[in-house]
Amino acid sequence: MAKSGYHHGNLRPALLNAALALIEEKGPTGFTLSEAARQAGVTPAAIYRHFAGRDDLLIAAAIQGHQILAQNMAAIIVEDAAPDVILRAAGRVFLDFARSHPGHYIAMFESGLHPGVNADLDSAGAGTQAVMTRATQRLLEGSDIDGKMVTAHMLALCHGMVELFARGPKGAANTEKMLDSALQIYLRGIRA
Amino acid sequence: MAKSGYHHGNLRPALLNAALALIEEKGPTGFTLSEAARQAGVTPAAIYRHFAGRDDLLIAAAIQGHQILAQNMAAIIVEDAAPDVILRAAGRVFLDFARSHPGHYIAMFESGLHPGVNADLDSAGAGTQAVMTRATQRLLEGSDIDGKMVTAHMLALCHGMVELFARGPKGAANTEKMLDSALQIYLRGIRA
DNA sequence: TGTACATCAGTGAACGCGCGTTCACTGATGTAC
DNA sequence: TGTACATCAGTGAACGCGCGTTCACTGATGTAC
Repeated sequence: MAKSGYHHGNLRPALLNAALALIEEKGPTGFTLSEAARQAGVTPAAIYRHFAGRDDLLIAAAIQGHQILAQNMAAIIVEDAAPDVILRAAGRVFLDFARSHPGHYIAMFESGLHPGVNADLDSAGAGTQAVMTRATQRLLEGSDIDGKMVTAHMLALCHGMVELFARGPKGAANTEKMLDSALQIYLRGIRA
Repeated sequence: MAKSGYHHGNLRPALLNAALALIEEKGPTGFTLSEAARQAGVTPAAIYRHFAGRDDLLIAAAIQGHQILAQNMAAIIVEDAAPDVILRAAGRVFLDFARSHPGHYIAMFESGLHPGVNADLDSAGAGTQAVMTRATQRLLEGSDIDGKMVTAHMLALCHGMVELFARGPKGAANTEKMLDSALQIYLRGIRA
């Protein structure tokens, strides 16, 4: 590890963190390799020892984000609660993630990284959805509604809330209530 | 208007259209004043006769988009149909707008133009919501659910659908079905 | 334990690029008389 | 109808900037003997 001054020793994660902070601060547009390097105390050229280029760093950030989100989701679903309680909790987890990992969130959903660009990213993204779909299965037992579709509905609703309302100082609390009420209505509609 | 060759005669709208096409093609990041000017057959400096700068052009595009969307929404609501039919139609209108005016849509929702940046933009955005809220009022007569909240739910759902699923070649048709089924479930939940 | 050496992870200078914006300017338009 | 002139809407050159990426390089690390 040995921070010799020449060898950084931990550059890859340091660059990722710098990138995440920059993305959070300046948006996906504002993030630049040069500035990430500067923040990590390193020459821009050093980046190329760890990432293939700008996009590669962004993709790495997005993948890490998907992993964190999937893990947080999974933690909830283990609980032995009623399915609609779980789904409402899933909404909260999603919102919390967007709030506590804004850099990751932006990299994942607002960086123009369309599916198909990178296989690892695609499968990381599919992971989260798989976890959520697992939760919806129980809710839908005996129903003819498709579990994947419900997952898609939920993701769209959550993402829309984050994009439209969650930003800004007081957006957080309001958005949580708003999302929860939407989910309550939606889940009532499913049971009906 | 006399396209003299020197005076363009119609530059402002021409620049707006060029910007919209570029935004659609290359994302909010990829759009540059220089290229918009080039496409309009004009020097970059000429832009400053009509817009204060890059952001001003973007804002103008977003405002125009809000106006179009609000108008399309209003057209539906005039109909004398059942309120939940109207709301499902509103979802379709939103999706159609996103599909048929991608440049506008991106300028409106994906350009990092947070509320508060520009007063005209804010009021243009509020317009669409007002139109939708008018539609929800009738749905909620005798209910204690807040109309503005339902509008927010709908907008979040629609926007999330567009962002996550509507892009790409075959996303369009599927997304329309997906959004409609989500709205049906949601509206069932409201009536319950 | 000591030494030779391959490998690794950085440096720093340089490149070409296109950007947004400014400036003094000039050609075209349209209005007053 | 003709002319003088103010106003308008462009030009084109220039600016400074920071970017991503490349290159040959060098200092540090760690391994084989």
